[in-house]
Amino acid sequence: MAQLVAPPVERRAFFRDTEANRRESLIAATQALVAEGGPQAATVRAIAARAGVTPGLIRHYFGSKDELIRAAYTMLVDGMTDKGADALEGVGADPEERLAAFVAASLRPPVVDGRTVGLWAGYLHQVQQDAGLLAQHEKGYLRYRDQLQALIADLGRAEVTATQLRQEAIACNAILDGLWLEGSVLPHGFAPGELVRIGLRATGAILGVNLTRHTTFIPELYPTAGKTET
Amino acid sequence: MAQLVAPPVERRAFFRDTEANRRESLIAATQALVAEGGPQAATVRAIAARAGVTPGLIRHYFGSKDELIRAAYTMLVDGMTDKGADALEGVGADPEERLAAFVAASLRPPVVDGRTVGLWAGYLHQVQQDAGLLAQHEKGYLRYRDQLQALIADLGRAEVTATQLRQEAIACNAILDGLWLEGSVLPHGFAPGELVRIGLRATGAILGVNLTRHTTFIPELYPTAGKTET
DNA sequence: GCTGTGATTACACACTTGTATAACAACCGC
DNA sequence: GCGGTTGTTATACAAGTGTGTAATCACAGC
Repeated sequence: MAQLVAPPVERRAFFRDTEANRRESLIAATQALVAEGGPQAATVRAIAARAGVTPGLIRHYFGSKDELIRAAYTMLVDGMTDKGADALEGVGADPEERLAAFVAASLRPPVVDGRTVGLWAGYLHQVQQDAGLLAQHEKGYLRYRDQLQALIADLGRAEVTATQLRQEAIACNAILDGLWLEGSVLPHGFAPGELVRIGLRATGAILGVNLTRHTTFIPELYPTAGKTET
Repeated sequence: MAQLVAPPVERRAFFRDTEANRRESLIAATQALVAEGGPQAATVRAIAARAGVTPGLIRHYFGSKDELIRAAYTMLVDGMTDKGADALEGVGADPEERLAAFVAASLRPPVVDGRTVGLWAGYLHQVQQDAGLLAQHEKGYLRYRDQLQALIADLGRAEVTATQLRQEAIACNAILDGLWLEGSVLPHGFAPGELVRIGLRATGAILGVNLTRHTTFIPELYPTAGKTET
C-alpha cells in the first residue's frame, strides 16, 4: 500500500503575550460564557477558544479551572462595587443630588443588564458552597451598602439612630437590588427611565426626602440632549 | 484459562408506581439537585439516583432531560406564587393586616432560604434563552405583583392614580425581592425577624401607612408562643 | 550563532454526559 | 393459566469533560 503523505496539520500561530493580557483575556472569556450560558457553558475548551488560545494555557496560568472561576468571580465583585463610586464622579456636593445619582446609576445599564444578572446568578452556587467566595460576596455587598449608608447619613436629617440608619440602608439597598433584578430579567417590562423614577421615589419615601427633583440623571427624559457637559 | 463464573449481578428491585408519583419524585429530585449544586449537578444519573430509579425512567416519563427541566421550572414558578396566597389564609379582613401578613410571609422561611434562591438562580439562564420559560417567568412575576397591588389598592387611601398604584406595587415588590435575595444568600447577616421588620417599615413608608403595628406575623418576637391557634 | 528556558500548542487518557436500545418483570384481559 | 402490553432496568455508545504530558516555537543570554 502506498505510503500516505501526512497531511500538513496546520499548527495554531504561535503568539507570545504578556501574563497580564493572558490572564485578563481568559477571565473576560469566562465572564462572557458564564453570563450567556451559565457555568455549564464555561468549559475549558470554550473559554480557550473565546480567548483565542488553546486549552492548555488556562492550566498554565491558573492551576486549574476552578481557580480560574474563582479569579473571575473576584474580578466581578470588585467591578460591581466600583461602579457605585464611579457614578459619583463629577457630581456636585449636594447630598440629595449625590444620593440620587447613586440610585440612578444602579438602575441603568450597564448595571441593569441581562448578562450581568446572568453572570451573577451563574456564580451563586459556587458562592454558596465555597467559603472563600462567600466571604468575598459578603465583603462586596457590605462595601456597596456602606457606600449607600454613607450617602444617606450625609443627608443631614435630624434624630437618626444608628439602628434606623442601618435599616434604611438595608431597605434602600434591597430596592435597588430588586429593581435591578426585575429590570434585568424582564427588560421590556418597564418603560425607559421607569425604574429610575420608581427607585428615586421609593428611596425618597423611605428616607423622608424628595429625590424626584433630581431628574438630571434620567437621560431618557432628555432624548435629544446627548451631552451633559463639554 | 478457567472460565470465571459470572458474579450474580443483583438487579435493582422492581417497583411499579403511579405516573403521578414518578413524575413528582423525579421533579422533586431535580429541584433538590439544582438548588444545591446548580444545573450542572442535575445530571440524569444524579436525578435518577435521588429519585430512587434508574436513568432510563426520566426519558420514559419526560421525552428528554430538557423537558424534565422545563417541567420542574413550571412547578417552581407555580409553587412560589401560591405561597403568597397561602399567607393570607386565616388572616382577618383588615387591609393593613392582610398586606402585613403578605409582606411578612415573603421575608421568612421557607421563602427566604438559600436553597430557594439557589434554585431560582439555577434556572435563570435557561429562562433567559428559552422564550417559553421566559413567558412563564413573566406570568409568575406579574401574578405575584398583582396580588401585591390588589392588597395595596384595598388599603383605601384617597387620590391614588393607576400609574401611582403600579409604581408602588413595583417598588414594594422590589423591596421584597431584594430582601429575599440578601437574606437568603447571607442568612447570618441579619438578626431574626429583622428582614420582616425592615420590610414592613419600608413598604409602609412607600405607601404612607403604618404596617409595623402588625407584628403578629413575626414569630421571632414571640419565642415561647409556639402555637397560634389550637 | 548556539543553547537553554519558558510560553504555547498538540495529543492522549480516564471519566462523565445524554441518549438509544435491548432485556426483564409485573400487571391486564381473556 | 396465558399472551400482550407496558413500566422498569441494564447495557452500549458517541460526544464532551478536565487534566496530564510531550512536542514545538520564540526569544534572551552568552
